[in-house]
Amino acid sequence: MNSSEDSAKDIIADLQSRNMVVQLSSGDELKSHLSEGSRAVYCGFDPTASSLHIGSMVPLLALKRFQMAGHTPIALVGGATGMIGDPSFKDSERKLNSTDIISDWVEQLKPQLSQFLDFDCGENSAVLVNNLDWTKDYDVLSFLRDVGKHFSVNAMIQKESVKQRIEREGEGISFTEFSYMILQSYDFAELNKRYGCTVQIGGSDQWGNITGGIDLTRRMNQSQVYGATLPLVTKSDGTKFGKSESGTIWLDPSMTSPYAFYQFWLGTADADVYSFMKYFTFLSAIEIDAIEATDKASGTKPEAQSILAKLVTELVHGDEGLTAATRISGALFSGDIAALTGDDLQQLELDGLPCSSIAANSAGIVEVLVATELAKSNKMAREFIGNNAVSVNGQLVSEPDFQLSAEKALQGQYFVLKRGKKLFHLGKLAQ
RNA sequence: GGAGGGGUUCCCGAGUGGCCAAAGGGAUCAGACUGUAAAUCUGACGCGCAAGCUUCGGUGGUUCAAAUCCACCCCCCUCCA
Repeated sequence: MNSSEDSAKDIIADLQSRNMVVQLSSGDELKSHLSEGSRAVYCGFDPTASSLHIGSMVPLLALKRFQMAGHTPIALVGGATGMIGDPSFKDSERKLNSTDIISDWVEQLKPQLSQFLDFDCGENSAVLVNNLDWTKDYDVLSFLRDVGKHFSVNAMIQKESVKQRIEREGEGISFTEFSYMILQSYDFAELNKRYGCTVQIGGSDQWGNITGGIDLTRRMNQSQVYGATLPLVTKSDGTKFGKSESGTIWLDPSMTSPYAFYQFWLGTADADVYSFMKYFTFLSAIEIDAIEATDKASGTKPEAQSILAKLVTELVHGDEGLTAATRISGALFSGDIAALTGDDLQQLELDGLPCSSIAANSAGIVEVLVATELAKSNKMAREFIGNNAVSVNGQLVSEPDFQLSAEKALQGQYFVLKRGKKLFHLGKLAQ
């Protein structure tokens, strides 16, 4: 993590060179505000699951970029706002999670938020806060009088982020979700008071909430603060970013293995890979442009995907995670599966290739595919076999009554099951 | 509380008594082509080898036959109070 040190002085220019700035409040003023001293910059993350997913990495890494530029990052975990639910650009009301679950998620998110920031670097060490701390004992009447009075409903319903919800036929918005903006605005004012925080960043869907906070801070604290929004990651083909065949790509290695994580980035479309490098790595825009130029000139398969996969996996899962991921990938995609040694196979298991044991007596391929979740029903399993989509230890399986017997196993007990081009599972014969 | 409009298979959305496991689109999956891309084409997409079975907010009912009709209930939306 080095290359952006040069551009550290002008963090906004650095972000702009990465196409990572969508909106800026009073742009020039914000730039000079940031260049004149070390500032406290905040970004909030609501507990909507037990782990962050890769979408949250853009703002989180942006906080890191601010820290590298000499500012103090404040990572806020939304113990309070997570109980309400942000309606911004959501087309329907969401169901509330129980408070127990939310506080559990808050605890799980804290180490993930911390992992990317430096909490021990003197002046601009990172700060981790929970907005529940300043809301849980705030009584309703005081809140409505002190905070609510500063908001005009007329202005609130004009915000683009909720407008469609209010106008959309067949949908509505509860007062609970409608109030979300007030809570987040209050967070900004509170952080301004507590930590002298003057900048909030977030995804571009947060613009309404951020400007709400700017206005509130001016009114409550008589202090000028600023906001900037980052792009929401989209894919060139219009499908949702951050999902793969097996679901959301989480940062928690027990939810998305480093191998699956690595594979996800490796599969990035050419049309997206260079902008993703700008969002998700610390390579400078210049370096990334150079990679793009080289790839274009080479006329063969681009290098960018493997660079991206390597850097992001390393960033999130460390050296060990990256090594495991590349080891599995190498064995499965470029090696001869039948030639794997017992040690290799054991290593695959340790590295986190999905693995399950197979009962020796009932090891018909159809049942095994279902048991390993490579197929979700017998019917699908048969269809996959009929489509030549299934192989065992590198051998195509074309008969639905194929049996996984000990004599066909590698090293007497392993089966590398493959469905489709990319989905693998290690089956281990129960002894 | 009153009036009206809705709840269909992952999502959107057609379907108003049999021809409906339910149009169409999207998403997803597989195959071909490739670079573990993209685009394109082909196929699949409730469960079951099959006969057949289980679905259309819930519960009961009418009928030879219901996603479609009736009753009650639950939930959502709009307007009025």
